[in-house]
Amino acid sequence: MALTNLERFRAVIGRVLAKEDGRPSLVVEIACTIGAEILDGLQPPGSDLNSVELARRFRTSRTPTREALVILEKEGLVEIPPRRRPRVADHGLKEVGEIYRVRAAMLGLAATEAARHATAGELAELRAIVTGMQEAARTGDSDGYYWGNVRFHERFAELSHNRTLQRSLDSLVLRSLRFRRRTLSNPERLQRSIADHSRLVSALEDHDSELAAALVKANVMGALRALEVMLGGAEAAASLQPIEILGKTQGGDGIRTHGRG
Amino acid sequence: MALTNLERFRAVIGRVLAKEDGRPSLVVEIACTIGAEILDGLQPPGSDLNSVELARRFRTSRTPTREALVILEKEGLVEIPPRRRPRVADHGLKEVGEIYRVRAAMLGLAATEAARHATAGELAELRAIVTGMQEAARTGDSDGYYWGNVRFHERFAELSHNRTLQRSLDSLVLRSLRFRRRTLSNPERLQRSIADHSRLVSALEDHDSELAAALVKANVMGALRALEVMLGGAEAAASLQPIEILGKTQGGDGIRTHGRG
DNA sequence: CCTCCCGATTATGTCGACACTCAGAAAATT
DNA sequence: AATTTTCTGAGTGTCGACATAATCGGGAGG
Repeated sequence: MALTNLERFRAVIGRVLAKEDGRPSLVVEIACTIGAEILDGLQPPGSDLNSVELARRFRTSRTPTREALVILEKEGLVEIPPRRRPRVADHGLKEVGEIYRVRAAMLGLAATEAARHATAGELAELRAIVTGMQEAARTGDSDGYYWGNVRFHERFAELSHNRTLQRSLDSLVLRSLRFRRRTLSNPERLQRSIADHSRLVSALEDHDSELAAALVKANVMGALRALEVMLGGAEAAASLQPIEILGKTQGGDGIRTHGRG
Repeated sequence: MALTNLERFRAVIGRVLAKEDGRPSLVVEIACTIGAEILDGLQPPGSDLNSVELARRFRTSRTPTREALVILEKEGLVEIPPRRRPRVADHGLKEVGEIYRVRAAMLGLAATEAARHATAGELAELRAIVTGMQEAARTGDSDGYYWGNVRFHERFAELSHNRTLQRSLDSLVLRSLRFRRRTLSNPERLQRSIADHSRLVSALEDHDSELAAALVKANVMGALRALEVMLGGAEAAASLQPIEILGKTQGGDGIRTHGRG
């Protein structure tokens, strides 16, 4: 695994943005870099993304930087209040639930369409990914499992052969990617997740669209429940509340350290 | 009805864009105007949207114009090939089907959540809209029915109390708004659509989430079938196929006529 | 007569600059 | 000293300008 997590996030965002449009590479480049840092946690929620500093960093004018931020805002990773500095979006606990529920519904549709249209070759590839995920889980390779999961969902969405659905799903994936890593920490849930994935491929092979849809929905909703337990317990007390309560205390020093002296 | 269709489209787009972010008014202003013209058919699919002409027209620099086009591209109304002029997006028959299927799935989720969370007051408002739609249909007020339908779906999405779902739905609505008007031309389908809407409100009042979801899905898929018949018959022979078959032949003259001598 | 190539024209992507606005520090008042 | 007011620095939104790339039209060649 020569690739760092940041580079992998970067690749994922690149695929999402490139799928939509072959926009000039500079803007996409900037958007990918910033987006990857957000997903990787290098830019924590709420941190400033003022365009002049970013422009200095990327050695460009502010125009492409602004456009990149606008794109990332449409993807839900950045907030741009009018006449105020852009900042990393901070999805509250409620919004996380919304994202997962919508994602469950769309993955259900994807499963239905995949069960109809998927070819044998595509399914074999999916099966291979699941095998890799099992292997990673067995050896305790948490990152390996995580990225296998990401890749599985990427390929799975493609199986629907529905570009519109893929785009909508991609947008939600980017929003949820920040949280998904935490849902793996529970080993019991991880085992069930693997079983779900394996059975999902089987269901697709049998063209059983209802079972496939039910499985993906169950998997996503299970992840959401796990997340709610973690966030409800940990973040509501440790991370979300302090931002609200202490206010400026954390805005000053704690965050601005994203490493370019 | 003092409002023209263009103004109504403009208002719809304005609500969609303003919901996402309170972006500077100038960009949103331009995006609303161009978007409304696209939805209204004043800018036919494929017509040029070069930023210099638009900038002249709105008496601004090209910067806000470009940003507006980027936003409209994210909403699926505009295509911006790299280094090439932006143009009005042209959804083929296949993509229309995709949009409607995704929309059906998401409206299903919206119905499920609305059946749980909707208040009596909200449902009364929905009922009133349906009554207005019935009235419009009875008097043959095609436009009145169309805008009642739009408003119904706007309010209905809000009933889910799920902002993420609303945003995803909004994006799909903008894409489908161009076609929906055509699905009304069939009077038989119109009657069934009204019945579906009425029963949907009843189902929501009974908190019957399954029936509500089934009804909205049936309604959307019915609209899709009607569209496919129309487009499959008319457009596949007259408009879509020539683009594929003749190639560059139509790129020169046939489309470029969007009226500014 | 049609096709291909080449120059003039136009549009794009990017840049640096400007007025206006916002946030925080300094100063003045109670 | 605490609170309000002023003031200064920095950032945003917008503009006009430039280099580069794409498009349109005419001329050479088949």
